[in-house]
Parts: sequence; structure tokens; C-alpha cells
Amino acid sequence: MKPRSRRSGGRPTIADVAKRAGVGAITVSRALREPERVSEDLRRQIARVVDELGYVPDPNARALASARADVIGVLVPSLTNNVFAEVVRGIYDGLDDSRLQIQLGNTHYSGLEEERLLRVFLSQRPSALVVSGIDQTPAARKLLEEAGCPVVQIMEIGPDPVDMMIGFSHFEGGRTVTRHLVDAGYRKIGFIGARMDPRSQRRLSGYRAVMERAGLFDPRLITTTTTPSSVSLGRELLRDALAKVPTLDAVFCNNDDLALGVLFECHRAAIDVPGKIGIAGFNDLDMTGVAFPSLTSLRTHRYEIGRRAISMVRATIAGERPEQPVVDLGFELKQRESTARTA
Amino acid sequence: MKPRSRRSGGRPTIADVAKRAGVGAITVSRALREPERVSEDLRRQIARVVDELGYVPDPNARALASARADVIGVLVPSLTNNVFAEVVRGIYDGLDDSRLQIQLGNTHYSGLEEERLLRVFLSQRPSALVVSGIDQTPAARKLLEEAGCPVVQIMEIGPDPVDMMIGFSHFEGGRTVTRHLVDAGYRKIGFIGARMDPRSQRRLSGYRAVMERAGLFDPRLITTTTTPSSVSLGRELLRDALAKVPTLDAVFCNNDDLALGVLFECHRAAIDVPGKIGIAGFNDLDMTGVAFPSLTSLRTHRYEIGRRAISMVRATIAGERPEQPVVDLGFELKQRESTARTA
DNA sequence: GCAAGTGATGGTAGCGCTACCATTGTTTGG
DNA sequence: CCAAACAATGGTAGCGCTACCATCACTTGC
Repeated sequence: MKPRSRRSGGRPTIADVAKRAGVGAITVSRALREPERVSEDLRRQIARVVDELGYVPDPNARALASARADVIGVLVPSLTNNVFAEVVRGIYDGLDDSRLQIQLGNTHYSGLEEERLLRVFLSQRPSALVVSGIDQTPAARKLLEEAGCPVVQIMEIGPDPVDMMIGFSHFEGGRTVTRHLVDAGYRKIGFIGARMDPRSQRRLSGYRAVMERAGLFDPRLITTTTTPSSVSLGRELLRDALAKVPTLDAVFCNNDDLALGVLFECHRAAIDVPGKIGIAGFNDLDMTGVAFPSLTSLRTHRYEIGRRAISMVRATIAGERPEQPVVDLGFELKQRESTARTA
Repeated sequence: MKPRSRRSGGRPTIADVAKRAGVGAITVSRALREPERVSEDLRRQIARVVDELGYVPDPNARALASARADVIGVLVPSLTNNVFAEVVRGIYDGLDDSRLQIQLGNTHYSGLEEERLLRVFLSQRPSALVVSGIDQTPAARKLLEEAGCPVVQIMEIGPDPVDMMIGFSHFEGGRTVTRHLVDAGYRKIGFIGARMDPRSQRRLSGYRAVMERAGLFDPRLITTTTTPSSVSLGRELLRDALAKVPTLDAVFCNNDDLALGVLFECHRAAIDVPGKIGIAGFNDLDMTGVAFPSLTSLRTHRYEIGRRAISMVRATIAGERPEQPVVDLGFELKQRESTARTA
């Protein structure tokens, strides 16, 4: 760790490059940002000097001068949740070699924390903002509307986008899984949910809509908690559910971690799956297909959501307003052994 | 999305606050950064005006003027790997309400990508750098040594820290798990590994050291691939391993995802666990304790690593050089049903 | 043949903040 | 009582870059 003088520690500046290349500083700046506006000759010349000197532009100076940082603020509710981890991976992959940077914030499923982080991010004048879900606080929504940059709401779609949106309907997802269970012949279909953030709530609504329509609804079939989701919690919730309704014959798990916990508990208690109890998960993580018996789940396109959110942002920044500001990526039901009743 | 003029879009600046509070700009700056150097009176006065105006300092201007951004660059090899997701969570939690920001980079297990990201990060003059592992390329190592800021290498410890280090010995981890399997009475103990990054390699070395010492080593017991790890891969690798050595009686899985895949494959092939085959994992994710049979694993303190890495950085920035520049957080063997042979 | 346009380049003036030094009043030690 | 130290505050001069406007050579169209 060696000290650094105020004067940039000897790092070359744009002026150094300009002098050495025998051009004005502004031409160097342009050659780097809008090469097509600089003649072939100078461009090559400048590129050579940049290489020789190892010049790297200072992003802070750039941001200060242009009142715009090459940063995309991204807010997700969790980093350990595998689903969001994949969204974030898609986001990073979507950058390619653009000079954009990601500023990641973890809201911990709190609207107020989202609001706070939004203010922090906005102080940097980001090039774009990506937020999760559609349930921002009114203040957060106002901040987004006045952000002065493209905004993408991800993971979910709804009627009233701030700007752009990409995701799918959790209500429809919940309906699809539940309908599958009903069609498979299950009747006492429980719902098991952890965290119960707004998206989980809408899956539950989908479940309820189908169950009521089929005349199968019973509030005692629903077992939820606001505790964060985990595999071990799945086990506990199944126990609770069975204690309430011993005749339970299927469970729709709010996510695959819970489903895995339920599956293990069934093994442990020697409950036959899918004969005695059917199990369906949500998201379709890698393990669902490998589990024994393999787990039915609803595949969601989370990596794609991240990736395309960044595409939309980049298109907007480049001035091409995307034709579709709201993109529904849908989902795909993966029927597997855990709901294949041999009845 | 409304346009923004060059002049800050009307956002209040430090000069606005200074004028309104009837003090010099520099005093406002100090009141915000080193409150103890400003008198009680003025401090309160300034705080009031800051509130009234909704003043938020511009981090870019601050970084430019002070040649130091309040940013910690963090480089991890993967974001979807649950282990690193927890490290990252620990890192974010370690920030508390310091004004530091995290700049996250994903190296995808590539030394060259790490080098590239390091250069990008350094162009911002970060307050600190956190990198994963101890196997930087020579060029990356040089960049770290000349970074002019605190550097923490995480997840692993080794003999030659760039600056600070926090983690544990993967070699010892590998030894501990293998010794446990030998002690439990297993003899044909296979090693199953995916990705095989340097840390996995050292776990394998630990395995090999114990096996050779016990006179049990056989290269055919080792089944690895450079493919990224996943649950489904665990299943495939177990099949491969059994094809090579049908008498295999235990497997040490490089991580818990693989162990879960192995467990499911055993279920599917009706192989008794732990009677016919013992299974041990690595990292001790939440599901290991819930699995049926529950999985033996080696608990690693990854959240703690992230959290304490940031503590060390903050202490260093505050001028208190931590007494211990290299911290070994160790690990903890969790013996469970999957290796409890009833011989 | 000339006004108007176009393309390439450069000079100037900041962006909003803090490092550095200067200034003022107040305390301290001998 | 006075030099020296200190504590609190402020002025000035940038940090490295780009927006804005100007300049200059060349077209181009009529």
C-alpha cells in the first residue's frame, strides 16, 4: 500500500494524451466516446498514445463533467435467493463490453430500504435504474418517475409501468400450478409459503382463484409465514400443514427450496410421493429435475429477465425506444414425477 | 423520464447550503465528513439547512476532489454459487450505515477477467479492494500491491498475503472430511469434484494426502470435471464414478450441490445411504441437515468471512491497522446420517 | 461565384467538491 | 505578560473531464 499524491498519483490524464498526440484534449475525449466523429488518422494516432501511456479515463471526472455516470442502479430484494442471483447474473452478462457499471443494492424486501437506496443511487445520476417488482412505496415511485433516466421494473408485470417492465404474472403462475394439481386428481391441495412478499401473495391469489372455482377452497389449507424461505422451513411448514389438515393430498410450494424440504420430510415420514401427497414447486431450479421423485415446478425465465432488462436499458440509452415497453416472458409448467398420481 | 440540464437539474449544491447557513462551503463539507472539527452550533445549523434543502453530496465531485471514491471493489468468481452469494451478503451487511459503496465484479473463475476488472475498479480509485482466493495472475498481484488502498484476499488463507487475508485452509478442510470417512470405516472413498478451481484442487490435495497415508489411494477413485457444479452434475458424476469403481463405498463431494445430486441418484438406484455408500459434502448449506438421510458436511463461515473482511477494511481506513492481518476462520465438521455406518 | 451548409478540430469555462494554506481569536506555559 | 500552540473557520485553486460555442477548411446548390 503506497501513498498517493493528490495529483492523481502520476496517472496520465487526458491532457497528457492530447499533448503527446499533438491534438486538443477534447479531440481525445471524442475519439474515446464518439470515434465516428474523429478522422481515421487522428483516431489511430490517439489510440496509439493511449496505449503507450496506459491512459484510463477517470469515471468520476467524466460523471462530474457530463452530469451522468455510466452506472446502472439495480435493486433486488435478496442476494442469496437463487432466483435473484440468476437475475443478477443475467444483468451482468447483459453488459457485454459496454462501459456501463452495475451498482447493486439489496433491499431485504423492505420498501423503505428500497427508497433509501434509490436516493443514494440517484445522487450518482445513474444512466438507468432497474428495480424489482411493482410494489414501490409512493415516495419511491415518485423518485423513479422523476429520475430522469430509463427505469425498468423486473420480475413482474402489471398495469401501470413507471417506464419499462419485464417479467411475468405471478397470479397466472399460481393459477397454472394449482390447475395442474386439480387436473391431476388432487383435492386437498395445500399452499405452503414463506416470506410472503407481494409476488408470493399474488401466487397465493392465483391458487385461491382456482381452488374456489373448483369448489375446493378451504382457508385451513393455507400455511404461510413471513420468515425467509429455506429448505428446513419447508419441512416445518409441511408438518404444520399436516397437523391442521391430516387428509392433505398435495402441496403447492411457493418456491423450490420449500418443495425440497417438503420432499425430504415426506421421505423421513415415509409418506409416498406422489401417491399419498403430490408436490409442486415454483421457479424450477436445477435440482427439481434430479430430485427423487423429480419435482414438478414452474419454470421462470429469471436469467433472461436480467439480461433483457439490460438490453432494454441499452437500447433506450442508444436512443432506440423499444417498441415493447412491457414484456411478458411467461413461464412453463414442468410436470414431473412428484405430481404424477398413478390413481 | 424528464430531461436534465447540465447544471445539476436544480439539485442543491454545497454552495447553496453554505450561503443559506451563512458559512463557508468548506465548513459545510467538514460538518458532513468530520463533524468533530466543527463547533456544535454550526453543526446543528448546517444540519438543519441540509435537511431543508434536501442536499445530498455528489459522490463524483467528492471522488474527483479527494482522489478517493467511497467505493470498495469486490471481486468474486460467481454470483449464483450459494457460497459466494452468502459472502456477498456478509459484505453488504458489514457496511452498516457507513457511506461506503460496493462495486461488485464477477470474474467467472477467470484470472484474466479478474485482471481486467481490477483495472476498471482501480480507475475509480477505490477505498479498498476485496478479492477472492490467493491465485491472482502475476499482473493482477502487481496491480493489487500498487493499488494504494487496503486489500483483502478472502475465502482462503496462504503464506504470502498482498495485505490482509481472511478465510480458511481448503487443504485442511479436505483432510478433515476424508479422515472422517476413513474413521467411519469406509475404504473405497471416491472424490467427486466439479469446476475444480484452485480451492477445489486444494481440497482434493487434502483428500489425497489422507488417502495415501491410509494406504487407500487409487487415482481411479477421483472423478472430476471442469464443468460448473450443479445438482444434476452430482448425479452424473456418481454414475461415472461407479462405472469406474463399482465397489465404491463412499464419496467426498466437493460441494453440497454435488452431494445432493449424489444422494438423489442413490435414492433412484436404490443404493442404501450410508450402508452401501457414505456421502459427505462441503460448505454445509441449509439443506444438508434436512436431507434424508441428513448429509455430513463441512461447515464453512462464509457469511462471516464477508462481514469481517469489511470490518478489517473499515478498521484500516479508520487508521487502526488490525493486529491480525491474516485471519483463519476455520471450519466445523458436521457429522450426520449420511456417513453413520451401522457396520 | 457566393451564401449556406457540413465535417473536423480546438478553446474556454465550468461540473461540485475538497486539499492546502491562511486567518482569526483563544488558550497555555513559563 | 508574551510567544507559542491550538481550535475554528474561510479563500483559493484545482481534481480530470466534457458541454458549449467558435473556428476553419471544404463542399454543395443554384
